[in-house]
Amino acid sequence: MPKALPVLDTTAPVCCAPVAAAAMTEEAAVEVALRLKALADPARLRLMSLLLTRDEVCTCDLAPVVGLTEATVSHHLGQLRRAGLVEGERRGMNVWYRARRESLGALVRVLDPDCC
Amino acid sequence: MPKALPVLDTTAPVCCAPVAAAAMTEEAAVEVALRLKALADPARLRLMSLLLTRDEVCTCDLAPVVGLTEATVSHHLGQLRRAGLVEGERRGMNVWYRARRESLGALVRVLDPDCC
DNA sequence: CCACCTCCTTGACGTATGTCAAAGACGTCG
DNA sequence: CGACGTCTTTGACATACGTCAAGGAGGTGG
Repeated sequence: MPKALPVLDTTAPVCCAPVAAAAMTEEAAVEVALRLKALADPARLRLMSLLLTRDEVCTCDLAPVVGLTEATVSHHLGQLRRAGLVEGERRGMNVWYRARRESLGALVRVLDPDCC
Repeated sequence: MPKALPVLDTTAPVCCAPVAAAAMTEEAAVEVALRLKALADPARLRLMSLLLTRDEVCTCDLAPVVGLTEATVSHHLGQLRRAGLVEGERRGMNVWYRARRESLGALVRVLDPDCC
């Protein structure tokens, strides 16, 4: 991918015209693609799903469920956090993660071909 | 990515429980991830957007719009077609592409955190 | 049949990504 | 303070991916 994607602040919910409403600009496409990339991995999808179905989960619980090293899970959670899809907070000895439903919701609305 | 994603028939709309309804299985995650990967690229998002806003477009028209070689556009369209998000048909000297709205719609529904 | 157009496939190149082991940072509890 | 637990970072490795140039496959028109 010679055309390296720029580093953007993707922690805010994506906000632009729906993909089906009008031809996407290059900037909007990059914005959405960065967030989609964060989601386009089986491990991260499962982590996201776990976070969506439970209120708060700590890394130590997640690693065994997805069958990956804690280091790898941490890496994936970092990607999700940088994409604004997840947020984590250290409380005591554990880091507790939460899904940011509004960010995922915004992403979904942008992609929805039936919306608008 | 040592864990190579399997080659699946992804031309049918994805169909499984929404990501927020219950913890995703590994198989479901792979199904969704393969389709998301196909979409998680600025060039393919723009192509998809173009196809969604016009009924039918041929490759020769798409290449200049996204600013890529025809070979590259063809590659991207192939990815989208293998993911079932697009379909193309040769008519005369041109290949005409159409977006498969129902496939994108199904993908979006699976990801929607507010659905169900 | 031959020149030509449009599109796809192949090969090659550099970059990005997923994974883990090892080491570091941060916090807790004797 | 010091041993331990939990999480993140770093380094290394193999694989996947985006891009283009070059060549091939399919269709059209003289």
